[in-house]
Amino acid sequence: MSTNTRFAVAVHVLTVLAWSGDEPVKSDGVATSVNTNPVVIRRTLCALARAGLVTSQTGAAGGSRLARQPKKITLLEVYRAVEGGGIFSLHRQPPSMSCPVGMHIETVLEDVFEEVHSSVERVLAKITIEQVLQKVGPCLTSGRKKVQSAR
Amino acid sequence: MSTNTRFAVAVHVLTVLAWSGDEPVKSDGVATSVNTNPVVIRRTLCALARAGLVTSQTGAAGGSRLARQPKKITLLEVYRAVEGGGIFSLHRQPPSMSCPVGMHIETVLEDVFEEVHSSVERVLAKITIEQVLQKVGPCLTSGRKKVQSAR
DNA sequence: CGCATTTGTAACTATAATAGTTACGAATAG
DNA sequence: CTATTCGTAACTATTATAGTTACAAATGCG
Repeated sequence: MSTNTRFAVAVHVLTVLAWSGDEPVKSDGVATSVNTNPVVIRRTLCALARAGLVTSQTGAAGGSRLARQPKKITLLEVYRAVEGGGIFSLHRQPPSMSCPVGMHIETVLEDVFEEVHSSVERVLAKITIEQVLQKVGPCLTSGRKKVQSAR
Repeated sequence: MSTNTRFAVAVHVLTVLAWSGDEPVKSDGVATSVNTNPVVIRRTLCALARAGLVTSQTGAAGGSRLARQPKKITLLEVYRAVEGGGIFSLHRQPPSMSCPVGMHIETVLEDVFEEVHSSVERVLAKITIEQVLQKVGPCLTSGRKKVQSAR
């Protein structure tokens, strides 16, 4: 089991931004919704900005907003923006090269991991932030209100 | 990225047992191939035994062997035997329930995670230990030798 | 029977990944 | 010029995982 909540947090962040539309949202406001520290949110936003999914601005009227329409952002892009390596890990210590199994198992496992990984990517590529937004608030996606009021 | 090597180790262990055929292999022999501590291997073997994939015996002539033919063991069974929760994790702290996004995001994410998970399972269900064994030693799967000699 | 051997498991330590926190310079709007 | 906010570094805390030591219980063999 992954012990890493970055993907969940990133989707949450983007959904909040999508919710807020053109209105920039401060890291502090997002942090309140996610129930964590604003710096954690800023780190996530930073990764998302590097991937071209959000833009941010410093200053009093600053904050972050989506760089594109929610329907143009897939969860695959989010996943790639915030998640490092693959889903499974190989041995911590390389296996014995004197054993015929140990010698080859890592290559074989890498093939398997690759198959799994691309299957995951295909699923994530089909889901957009817009879809998430709609599921989050089916009856609310028109007539949004400011996220700041969530405090 | 998962920081958990249990699946890789479990597949390795089963491949060693498959390699050895009917000859029981001691945890120490497997540990040498995997390049780790015998207790780590025994823990994995324990989980695999609970799932009905291997059998073990104490005593001088003891050790472990597959409970079934390699072609009857899929990586999905291995995965389920050794891997706890899913691939992604939700928030460490539950999100704010005063925010419309926070209120619903976990449910939506769970749906997404479920889709991803079943896609992974479909991939793993198609791969057997026999296939792994063949890839590990294409020209060696007949005429095996004892794993103990790998030391 | 008694002995050597091996598993199963508990209890502990070590390592590494992740999240949370504090602090502060740089950018920006008013 | 000032208040505000982001970006980021540096540190701490928490948790998961792997590794280690130790030992009782099971087993086969002389």
